[in-house]
Amino acid sequence: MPTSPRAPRGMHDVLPEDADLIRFIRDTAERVARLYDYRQITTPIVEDASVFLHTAGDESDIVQKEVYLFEDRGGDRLALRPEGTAAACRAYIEHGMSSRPQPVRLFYFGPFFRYDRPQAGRYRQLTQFGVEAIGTDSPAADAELIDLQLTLYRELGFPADELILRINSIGTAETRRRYAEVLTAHFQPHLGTLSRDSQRRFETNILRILDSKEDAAHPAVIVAPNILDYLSEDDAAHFEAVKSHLDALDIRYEVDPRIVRGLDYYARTVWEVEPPGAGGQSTIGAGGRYDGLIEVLGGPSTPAVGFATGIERIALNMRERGLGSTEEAAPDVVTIPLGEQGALAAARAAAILRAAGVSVRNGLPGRSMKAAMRGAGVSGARYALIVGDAEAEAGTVVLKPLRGDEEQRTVAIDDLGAWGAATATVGL
RNA sequence: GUGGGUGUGGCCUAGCGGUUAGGGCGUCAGGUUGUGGCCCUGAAGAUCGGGGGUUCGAAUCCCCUCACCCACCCCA
Repeated sequence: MPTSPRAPRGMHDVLPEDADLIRFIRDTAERVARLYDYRQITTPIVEDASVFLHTAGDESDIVQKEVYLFEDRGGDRLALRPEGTAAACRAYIEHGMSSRPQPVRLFYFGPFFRYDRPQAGRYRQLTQFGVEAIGTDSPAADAELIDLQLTLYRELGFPADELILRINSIGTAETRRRYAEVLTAHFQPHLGTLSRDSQRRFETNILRILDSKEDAAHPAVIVAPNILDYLSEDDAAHFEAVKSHLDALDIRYEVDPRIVRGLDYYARTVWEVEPPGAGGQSTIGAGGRYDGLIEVLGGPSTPAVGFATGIERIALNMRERGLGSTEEAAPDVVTIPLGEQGALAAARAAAILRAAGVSVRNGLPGRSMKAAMRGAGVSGARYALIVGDAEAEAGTVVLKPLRGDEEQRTVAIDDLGAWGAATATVGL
């Protein structure tokens, strides 16, 4: 027996009962973005592979293992987009947005793809909401984006003081080069006592030793030099300004010098937002400055800052906390057609009601009345609309309330529109 | 990429060497002639993820494989 196909590994169907929550998050995100005057950009799900390969550094794990790469029939090398920022920047350059008022404020919402091993909160197809301010180096923009991001979480129902915002400044690529040298000198004598992972990181990405889970309590990690001590004067001033803005907005944060980013185009501010006490894949959103990215993509040197947040992780957290609406979608009216003429009249009645803004499930003919009524009861509808041959003949329908103790009554089919309009505005 | 756990009808699950593989939810149909949500009755639906072994006999033991989950790694 051949097994029937399943959704690809790490990819999921969003069933109707889950769709409401996702839509709520999406609507809220878009509403909040517009509150801050950001406008939507939608880019293709597929990009020329170079958009992501050049920006991620050709040698890194990211490219080697985690990007869905393929060649199309014309021989072009394409990639399923793994993130939104590079694509937004590509569009910024391609459409000459540097000649629009700066910064260009953009947001996006959509699917992304990473060939990772799935686990809690990590999927191969994921949904992200991201916001970017391209064309400004103002620390006020960094703070605005942090504020926007936290506002989104608050609007979704997360208690304001529950989420932890951690921020850091990583200076420029030059800063990190100098800092990495200092770290190398610092960890060299302790190499033997560090975990295998950290030993590997010592070679590949030494900054990552700082957020190793295994060596978090290692004395050498605890007393490691702080990147903030290696910032240039300008970068330090920028970071101070970001913090001042956050203070002015009453945003609580924790400076965490262990937050780092590997790639060269990152600069200055980086931040992460995490729910308390969560496990493995806990960060629900992260952001930072990428002053060097546009240039890497062949555009003019343009400072920019942005963040992205994972919708599935937000949904996961919301469900754990019982946030979001739990109301099941139900039609307002379910029709109960009986007999051939009744079925025709029921369909007409349904059309009239829908035109008036009432949602109607038109019952299909052929079931016993008992079964049809049972279905109407289970559906959660407010009214059953019974139409048999007799009613069809008389040009009427029977309107039976399914909740409360209102009596059922007979209504002329010609009056249904008015009834529908009236009840629809009252919200039934 | 590494390690651990799990895998029985649509969903939850009992069974852990010999059962016609049991139950709950759900679905569908009935409970007299055109009126629901509760209740009652009945039906459909699984060969126990897949493959290979051990055994007189396997859902139950072993091996392989796949998938899912969890953690590590990675996290643009």
